[in-house]
Amino acid sequence: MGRVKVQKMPTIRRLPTYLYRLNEMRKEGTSIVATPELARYMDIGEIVVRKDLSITGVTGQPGVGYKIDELIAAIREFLGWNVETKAVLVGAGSLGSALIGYDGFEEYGLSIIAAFDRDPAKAGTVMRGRPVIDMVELEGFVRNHKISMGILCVPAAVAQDICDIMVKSGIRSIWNFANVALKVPADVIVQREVIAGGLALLSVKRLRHFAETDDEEE
Amino acid sequence: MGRVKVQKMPTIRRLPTYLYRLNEMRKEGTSIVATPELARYMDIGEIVVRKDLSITGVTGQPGVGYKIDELIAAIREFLGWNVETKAVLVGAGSLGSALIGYDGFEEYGLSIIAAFDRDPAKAGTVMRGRPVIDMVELEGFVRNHKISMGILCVPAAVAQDICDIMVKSGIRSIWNFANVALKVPADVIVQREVIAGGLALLSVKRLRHFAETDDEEE
DNA sequence: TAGATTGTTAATCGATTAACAATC
DNA sequence: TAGATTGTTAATCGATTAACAATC
Repeated sequence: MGRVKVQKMPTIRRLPTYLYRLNEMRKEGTSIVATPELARYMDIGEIVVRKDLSITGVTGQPGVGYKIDELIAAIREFLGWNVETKAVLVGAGSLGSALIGYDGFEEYGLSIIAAFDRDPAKAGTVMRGRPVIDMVELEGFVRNHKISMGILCVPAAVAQDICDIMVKSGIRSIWNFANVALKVPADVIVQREVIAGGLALLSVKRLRHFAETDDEEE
Repeated sequence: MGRVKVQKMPTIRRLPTYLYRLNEMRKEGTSIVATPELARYMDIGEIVVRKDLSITGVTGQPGVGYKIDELIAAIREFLGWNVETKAVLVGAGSLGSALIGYDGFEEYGLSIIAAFDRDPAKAGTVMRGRPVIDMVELEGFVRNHKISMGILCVPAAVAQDICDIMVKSGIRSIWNFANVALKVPADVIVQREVIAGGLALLSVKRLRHFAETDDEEE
């Protein structure tokens, strides 16, 4: 099922946030950054930041910090974001629209070149600068443009069908925002996003927090 | 900064997915489920599933499985989702629209009762059945309706300002989809969603996977 | 009774944190 | 030289996995 074990998941998840902040700082004209500053920004410990950054192989200057340019380049290379990845997005609803309009992706080496939708009324339109194409064209388009990544934003009920078409067309990694566990061959990688997971975390934090507050009041 | 340490994060993140699947099964008329089936669905090990479920306190029947009704009730209670939480959403763009339209939230005890936007043209309209209100009304609305949760879907540049208004109005937990680290008082909890984190994970999996495939070809 | 599954206890593994020498 | 920060090594902690007795 394309299950690839990845270590240091928490670190990898944080890398885009470092990258985002480092890009901001570069725009502001800063060229050096030290861990205490990043730690404050990320709201995590300094040691965590240093361990995180060490995964990229960059070395900083003791007493000074890290070169921002080096860090940016190293993070992008570590994630493979220095090479452009072409992707198609399927499901031109509001979530699809939000994703296609997120311009940070360009910075992350992700280029969403077209959106697909089942609705004939949407086909032929332009969404945030990208063409919306009828679903029947998906397979041919992916083959012709040698697309390797698919972003799935369709309702759960049709997700597996669309997934099958993607796989058949040659797509090898799928970013899945539909609420289903997709079945794919072993050489296809799926990353499933479950936004409710974040809500669950927030809910538990609230409960713990209220419990603590109650304790203090006793 | 409202940092609450939460253990068993991976388990908590998975709970909504169990809940979703269990609800599906209940609708299909099933009343008992065993770990092997859930493990296949989640694409994780059986032992993981059992450990995950044990956090809720439910006990299954050896040789048989768990009662689906019991599991659903226990997960909802563990997450505090058996009690309705009223929330407002700020930023009626495409992401906001996607979130407000997600009907799964009702099942999760989350009731988004209104959306707010700076754009006067949007104020007075209805989005997916919820009123869109001008931002200036936010503080009064939150106070009047005793809203405790805010969902932040505004551009990064204005996120801190909106966050400040939320906090001032009495909101105590914020689900933050803006790409910034919010500064909040100690008694306010923030859950930040970084979708690019998932993309980073997918990217690394791809790199590892390709590396493995190359090895095999040698 | 046989087969299946639960749930506990122990063992392994990895991630986080602490301490500190090395460096600018 | 003094102050600050890096990066390594060791210690702690928690999560994952394995083994297996208990139960239906």
